[in-house]
Amino acid sequence: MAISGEDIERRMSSFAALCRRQGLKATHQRMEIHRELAATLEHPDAETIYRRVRRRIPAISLDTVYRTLRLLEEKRMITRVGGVGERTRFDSNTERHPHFVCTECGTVSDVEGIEMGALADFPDALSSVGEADSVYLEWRGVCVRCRQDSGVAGA
Amino acid sequence: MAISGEDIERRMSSFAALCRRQGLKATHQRMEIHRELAATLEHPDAETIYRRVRRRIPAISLDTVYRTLRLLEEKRMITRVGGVGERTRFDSNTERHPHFVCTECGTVSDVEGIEMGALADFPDALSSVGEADSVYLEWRGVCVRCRQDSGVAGA
DNA sequence: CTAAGTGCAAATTTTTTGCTTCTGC
DNA sequence: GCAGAAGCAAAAAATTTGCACTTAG
Repeated sequence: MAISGEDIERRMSSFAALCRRQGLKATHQRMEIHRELAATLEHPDAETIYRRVRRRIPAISLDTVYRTLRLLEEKRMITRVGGVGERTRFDSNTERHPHFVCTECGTVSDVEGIEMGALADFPDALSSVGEADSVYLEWRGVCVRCRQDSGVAGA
Repeated sequence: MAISGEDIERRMSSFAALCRRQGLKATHQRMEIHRELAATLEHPDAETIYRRVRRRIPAISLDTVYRTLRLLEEKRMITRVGGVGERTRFDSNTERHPHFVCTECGTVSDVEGIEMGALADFPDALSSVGEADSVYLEWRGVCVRCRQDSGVAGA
């Protein structure tokens, strides 16, 4: 479940390379913001990333975090996830995969083992509406942890 | 494509009935807010609904629109749609159906002819994550209108 | 009549921007 | 060295809330 340190380092260097290829400077701040995303499966929001990066770069500002996340999303190096109208969360895994959003605690989890091939091939039904370039699939409900907290204890 | 007046009236009376059943007062404001949603396929946001309803109820306030939309969503009489991090739009069609979000103009359109049965039956893959009660499927890309505007004209 | 709902104004929350200073390449 | 990036502070956008008055049932 957890991500190995080795794995993170691999992702970090491919991130640096990708920055160079995209003409982006690989600044200390960007590297650390990206590290937070690469190191977790939690899909944190901007505020959370800010709090965590600040432990290593105390002088970083929240707007740099926002600017960086937006930039990386534009460059398609990360994606936005989360429910409609809720605060935005980010995912460094850009391979398409569905999510589960908990309506109690807001947590976003990856859902493994669902084949999105047919949906990602952009079915004919779309042709009259527009030209798709991505697909997003998400379930909403109560996550196992929240269900346990409210259900088992019995008030 | 458009919605007939007859159709709207039918939806309005079933809305009134549903309010009663839910213990909600069928106020003038609520009826008109709901009418805006029932009368369009456009999935308007709160601000747009406010502007339109104000033509008929000039004294209505924006916060009443927000409060009402939130209430109706909690009671599952409408749903939220739109891309992550974008302003929330609403849909009075609560039958599950996928959407197409234009990344140029923000428009949200219904996608017809896609069977969501298998996804809505909440596949086994979900059981370890949580208990789902709804599913969202959305494509993102450039809608036919925006593509025409930017493509055909040729700058 | 009375609990629920509305309007108003002000507050909160989330995200963006202008400008000056700094730094990776 | 210089274009791009960061920091700061302030603004903007979206949404929510407290309270006194109004209204549907």
